[in-house]
Order: sequence, then structure tokens, then C-alpha cells
Amino acid sequence: MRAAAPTRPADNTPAIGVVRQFVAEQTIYREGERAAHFVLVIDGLVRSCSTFADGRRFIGAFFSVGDIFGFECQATYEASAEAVCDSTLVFYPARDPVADGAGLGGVPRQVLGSVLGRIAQARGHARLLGRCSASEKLSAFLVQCSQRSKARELVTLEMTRQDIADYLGLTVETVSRCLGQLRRDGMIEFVSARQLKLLDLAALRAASM
Amino acid sequence: MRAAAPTRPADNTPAIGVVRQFVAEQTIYREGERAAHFVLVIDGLVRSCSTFADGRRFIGAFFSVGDIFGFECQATYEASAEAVCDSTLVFYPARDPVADGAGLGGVPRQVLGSVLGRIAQARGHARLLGRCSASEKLSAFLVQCSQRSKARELVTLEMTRQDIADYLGLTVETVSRCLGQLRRDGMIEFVSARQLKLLDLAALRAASM
DNA sequence: CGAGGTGTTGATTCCCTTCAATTACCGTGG
DNA sequence: CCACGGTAATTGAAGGGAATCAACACCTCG
Repeated sequence: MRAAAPTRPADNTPAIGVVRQFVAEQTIYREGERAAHFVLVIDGLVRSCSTFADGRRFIGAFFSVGDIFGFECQATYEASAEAVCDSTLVFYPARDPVADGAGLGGVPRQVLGSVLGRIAQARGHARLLGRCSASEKLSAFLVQCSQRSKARELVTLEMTRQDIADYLGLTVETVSRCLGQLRRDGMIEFVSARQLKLLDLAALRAASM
Repeated sequence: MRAAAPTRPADNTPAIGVVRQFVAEQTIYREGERAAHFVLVIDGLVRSCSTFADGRRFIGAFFSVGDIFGFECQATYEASAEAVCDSTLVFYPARDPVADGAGLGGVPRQVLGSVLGRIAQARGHARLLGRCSASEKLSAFLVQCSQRSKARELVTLEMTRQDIADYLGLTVETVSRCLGQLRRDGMIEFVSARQLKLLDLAALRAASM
């Protein structure tokens, strides 16, 4: 806590944020734009949404007065923000917290990236659960597994079908059927029930939307 | 960056983490437990899961080597963590980052709480989308709205039915039908299409699981 | 070899979507 | 003030995708 400097005029203190007003339906920032700010809602309501290539829309969150949004673990926004009704917002410059030297309350700096990574993971998960079909979920899941796997095309599933079902919001039967369908479609091949080859990773990626 | 002290014996440097091994299916921590650590996966696979009162299970994420998990915006874990297969983990003490004096790369400290709040929001959202019926989603949504509303029992919906549908992973028709059902059940009452009274908040909360 | 958990497959049911039509709402302009 | 147009919301009927119920195959381990 630094003591105030009473003799310095107010307009000499640096501005730390900018207030802006938005009308209903106005875009605040777009998906893919440089994530230069995070934003505090003073008044109104904001929605964070992303759109699929085929037009499906998904709203990840509503932000109302007091909420701060716009945190990203990457350089660009992964969803758009739009004013639901007339809204007043404060924009704070977002210095890249991961690149920044400062840690998080004594915690190793690298941890900070993990926190933001958790947000991205949870958001992506919600989007998958909210707006995707069973086969899209399975495709996305296999792509995720592939990214973790040493050999991109050979995936070992350490978890049971029930685990997969509970992760994707499905039943074991549906998981099994969708995997069977992917096999019949020539996308994957079973080495065993728990180990499979991804024969067409690009197609899987496309099928996961 | 502090230079190493070459003459000091290694066992005099303070331990900053503890390595522990877990066997398949072993619990790492339980939902509701004090969130005293966050955890780095060195080897193996971990699932983060929560269970509903009626037995439904939801897995929020799988964590594999290199992932750090266990971040909470509250004092307790909001989900359990379990080893999927034999796993090696590092436990770091988790000082409460919100209470801590240090900020986040020059960013106001309060922002930090928001980041963690976003995680909690996204996790809760995923859980809702993954394992709840349409009427449960609507109930949960109304409870959320109520928490934001000045007058807890009078909620003004600034957003359209389409917005609600895209948030809950439903269609406008289903949203409309579920709201109608809640009205017929005496849970809510319409002042107008965009404004409604919550007649039985406790029942709504219960219906949202 | 048998027991039990795990995974697959089939038949049926049901919840939600889709398609379609009607009604309510709200701002505009006559 | 009210007719008008367009969007938003509700309601109904039909269809589909995933759940449920049920049976069977597979693998592991005692």
C-alpha cells in the first residue's frame, strides 16, 4: 500500500482503464482478435459466444455487473463478446501474464499459464457438451487423446468406456456404438479395446467440428 | 532471478513440493476437502469428477503428464480427483492467491479472483450441459439469474430465448416449453415474457440438482 | 474353469429437436 | 389512437438421436 500524494493533481495520475458504452447487440470484441484487454462490467449484460462453421451458436457465459471477462491463455480471444443490452464497461490493458516476470503470490510463474489453460479447457469442454452430437464428441475426444499421445496416430485409452461417457455426457452404449461407427467409416482401427490407431486424423479433426 | 548458493548443501534448501505415487482408481482428493495443494502430473492420468445426489457422475477433465490441476476460487475443492491408472504426482502447497498481497503482473489483485471465478463458472457450466435434463438446465439458469438480481424473487431476462437456448445447449422451443412447465408447476409466474417471479426458489434450486 | 468386471450389440422408449403454425409483443407511421 | 409490420415467443405434431433395457461376448484373475 502506497500512500496517496495529495499535492499531485488528479490528471497527472496515469489512467489504468477506459470506460466505454455499448448499445444492445453491439460487438465488444471478436473471436480471433488480439486479446489486448480484459473488461469489467459496470452496468448491463454481456454474452460470450462462439459460432461453429455450420452456424450453430454457443454461449459460454453471461457477464453482469461486477464480472470481469476476457482472460485468455493465448494471444487472441477464443470467443466473441457482445452486449446483450445497453452496457457500460471498463477496459483494462491486459499485459500477457504468462510472459510477465511476476508470479502469482509466490507461486511459480509457470503455474499461471496452467490456471489460464484450465479456463480454456473448461470452456472448450462446455462448448463440446453444449452443441455437439455424440459422434462429434467422440471424434473430438480422440483428437484430444492423440495430442497427448507420444505417437500421434496410436492412442492408448487408460480410462474405461464409462469414464469416457461421463466425460462426454453420454452413456457407455453410445460411446461404444460411436466408436464402432468410426471404425466402420475407416477413421480408426482397434488394436485392442483400449488401444486404437487413428487412420485419418484430419478427418477426425473435421468430424469434431 | 537469484544466483544459486553453491556452498549450501542441497538438503538445506526448502522443499517446495512433495512427490507421491498413486495406484489406479486411488482417490487424490475429495470434493469439499480443503484445497491445500495444487498438483502436477509427472506420470499417469488423473480424472476430475463430481457426483450428483442421485448418482450421476460427471468428469470435468482428464489431466496427463505436465498438467497442473487443483485450482479453486474457494477454500475447498469443487470436484474430486482420482488416478485413472498408476500415477506419479507432485503436490505444491497452495497459498490462497486471492488473499495474497501479490498481484498478477501489475494487474489489480482483485482481477485474480475473477480469473479463478471464470474457471468455476466454466466448470459448472460444463457440468450442467453434460449431465442435466432440459428442465434441470432451466431451473439452474433461473437460479443463476436470481443470484444476479437485486430482488431475488423477481428476475428480468435481458436476453432472448435464443440466447438462453444457446447457453443451455437447447432450442428456443424447448426453453419455452420448459418455462411453461415450470409455470404450470407453480414454480414461476410470468409478469411478461422477459420478466418473471420465482415463486419457490428452494424448489427451483432442488430441481436444478 | 468359473466369476466378475468390461465392452459390444440389439430392441425399444423417450426426451428433445425439427418443422409448422399461431399468438404476443413492440416500435413505427398513418 | 390504432393499424401495420416484423421480430419474439408460444404451441402443436411428427421425427430422430441418444437413453434405457436386455442379452451376449470378451478378458482378466483367482
